[in-house]
Amino acid sequence: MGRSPCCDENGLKKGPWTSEEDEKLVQYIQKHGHGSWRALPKLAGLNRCGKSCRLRWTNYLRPDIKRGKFSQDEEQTILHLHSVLGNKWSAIATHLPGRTDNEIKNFWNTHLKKKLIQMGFDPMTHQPRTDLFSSLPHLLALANLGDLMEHHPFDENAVRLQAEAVQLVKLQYLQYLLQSAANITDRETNINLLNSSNPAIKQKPVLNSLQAENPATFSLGNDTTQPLHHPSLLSHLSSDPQVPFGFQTSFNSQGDINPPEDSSWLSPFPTTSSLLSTIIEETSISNLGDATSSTSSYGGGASSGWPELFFDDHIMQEILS
DNA sequence: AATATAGGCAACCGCCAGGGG
DNA sequence: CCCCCTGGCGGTTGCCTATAT
Repeated sequence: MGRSPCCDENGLKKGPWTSEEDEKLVQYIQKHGHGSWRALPKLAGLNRCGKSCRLRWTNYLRPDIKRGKFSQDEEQTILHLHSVLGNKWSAIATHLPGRTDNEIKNFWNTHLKKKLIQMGFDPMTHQPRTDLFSSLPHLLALANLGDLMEHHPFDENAVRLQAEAVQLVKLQYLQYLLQSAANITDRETNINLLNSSNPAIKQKPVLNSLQAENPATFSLGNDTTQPLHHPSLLSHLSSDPQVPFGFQTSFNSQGDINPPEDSSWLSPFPTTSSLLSTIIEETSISNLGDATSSTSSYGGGASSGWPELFFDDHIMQEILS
């Protein structure tokens, strides 16, 4: 654009802030407010450009900034919002009090994105990746586990991990097949979901508010990027080959038929956020290290929301045949 | 103990949009 | 309507620390 960077001006300091500079900036803003950022450095006695001051204040010195690790709730919120808004960090930050867009962006890039990739999800679309290479890490891990088995045939962990890796590969393949089918009706489903006036068709509160705030975001021109939301997807998957995908009859303890708890979620896919929360939950219990902790969470433990039946071989065969 | 590598995060850069003259 | 200024945003860089070799 031709406009020179503001900090190029003669001898303005760049790089990390010292505590003295921080103190000057904080004291000035507390007394006078920031006013014009361009004028502030001179008035505050700082050898910085205004932009640098603004960034330092908004990202670090502001008194209402929350520090420390992101909570599970915050992670969930970020995932939900990112699946809807994409890389609109400032918009996402408005829903996370005390968190800055920079902090959220960094957290996404260093943690959440990697987790999604590791799980075989495309971090931009939040949908399962369909390219062959995305499964390679898992297949390699599987091969390594097989190797491990040979050398430690009685190692229970190895046996369990290998079994879980197998489940993961199955799961990814199934997701691929499901997605292929669902893509066909995805646009229609989204239209129905968003336009429905039926009170039985509910949306998550955060999505409701987002839709109200950003109607354009919910326009249906970009349906291929719509995330696949369902809080406990696979509980709706049928083990009965007569029952089509996406509709599951469950039974209560008396053996009576239960309707699905929440019939509004039409997509047969898991949400990345629900999966991740499961992983967060379970890795906090059994820390098996990065790669294995993620795969282990797919195994469908009691709290995971991934029914054991999903991983039954005969079911896979029914589905795939 | 020394070095290499990876991860995390603060800060910078370039671009864009909105407002005022 | 145009131009300039300012604030804000998202992408990227580079430093620091932790971990592995």
